[in-house]
Amino acid sequence: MARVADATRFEEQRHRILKAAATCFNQKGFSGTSLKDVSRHLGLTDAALYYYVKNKEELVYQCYLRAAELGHEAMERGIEDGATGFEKAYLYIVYHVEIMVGDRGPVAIMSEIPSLKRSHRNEILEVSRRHSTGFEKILESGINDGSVASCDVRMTGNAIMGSINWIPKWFHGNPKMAKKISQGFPEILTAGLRPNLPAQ
Amino acid sequence: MARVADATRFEEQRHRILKAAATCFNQKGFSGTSLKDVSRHLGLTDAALYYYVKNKEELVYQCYLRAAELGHEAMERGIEDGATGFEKAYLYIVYHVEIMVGDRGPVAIMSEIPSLKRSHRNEILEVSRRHSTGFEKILESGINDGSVASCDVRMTGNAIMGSINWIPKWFHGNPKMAKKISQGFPEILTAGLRPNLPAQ
DNA sequence: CAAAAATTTTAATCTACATTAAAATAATGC
DNA sequence: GCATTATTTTAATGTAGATTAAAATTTTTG
Repeated sequence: MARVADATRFEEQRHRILKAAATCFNQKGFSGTSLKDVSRHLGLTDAALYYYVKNKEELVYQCYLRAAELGHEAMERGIEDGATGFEKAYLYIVYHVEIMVGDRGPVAIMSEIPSLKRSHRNEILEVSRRHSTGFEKILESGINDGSVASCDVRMTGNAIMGSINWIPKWFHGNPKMAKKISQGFPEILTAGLRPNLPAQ
Repeated sequence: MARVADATRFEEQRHRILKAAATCFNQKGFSGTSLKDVSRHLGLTDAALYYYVKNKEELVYQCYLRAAELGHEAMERGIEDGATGFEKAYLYIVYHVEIMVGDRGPVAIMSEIPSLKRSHRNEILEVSRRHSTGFEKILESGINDGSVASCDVRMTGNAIMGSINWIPKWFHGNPKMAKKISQGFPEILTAGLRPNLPAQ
């Protein structure tokens, strides 16, 4: 086994595998993609993947973990860079959308949690719940500082997250489209958050 | 084979099967759900399903077809009932969300199109594209009649559809939640469409 | 109630993977 | 260049699950 020494080569390949897997999973779901599908993307044999992950379940798990990390990172940056609650929310969306369509490559959308084994499932659900709560807290802070219109933060959060999570279903890597999305989506998703809207 | 005469019994059972299948597909994806998963929901054997559908692919196809029909119906009603473009969009969302969380039961979200065989895939994609275009037309009409703020209708449409399509990923049948969603979502999803927002 | 038709089940078959072990190839350090 | 280690492949194995045919059961009809 490799591992120590120059972890670069190993880690790089592992990373490439995760990206290929994410693409496949987004396209055909967990059970719908065979390991051959994934390995073919890299010019490898399916068996070769076992050098990098324990099994298929571990592969999704890693993909989901990475997705969670990237989302978390985007939120952290948003919180740090934004002054008001609105800005934090806005910037988080900017960063998250950029990740979804950007170079860091296809991010697996966590749409098949039930396929994970119990312990992994619980972990991912936990992380995912924390993420949602985090976003709701941002919205609340915005409501408190007056930068966000009063709203049901739970529902609003779900609405916005849904839009973001669904992106990979219709975005397939076209760079021009990527630009349009990352430029347009944040405005669209936050337009409804602005205060002093006309009375409903 | 049955079919003629009282199509009721047959059609009813067939319908129950589609609903059970939709639930399973939303939860574990197409390939992730076995026919046993579906049949167990109904106290049947997996083999029994073959009396109602040709095969598994046909089952998803029918689910997607039904989802498309329901979505289409919601849009038709929205167009009919709304006066302005904004109202049409708003009402369409009301009706569509109601379908997603309502009695007409679980609607399969079309998230695994690649699992369909070519001809079915093309048909569903076609129908789905028409649906998107329809919504974009509504938005355009709203922009023209001044009821909707100027925006990129393609992006905005994708954003709103994403929110709606993602609902089954976090809504699992709780009736109180269903009420909250159908009452809250339309406002949330259209808040950003209103004109005379403060300059960005 | 009996015959016919409609449903459902039981029992096989068949195939597509996931997974593993052993062998082969490539890369690296000395 | 040789020995060691890392990576990938080939070749089996095993299993879950889709599909089918025939048999059993239930429902309907006259």
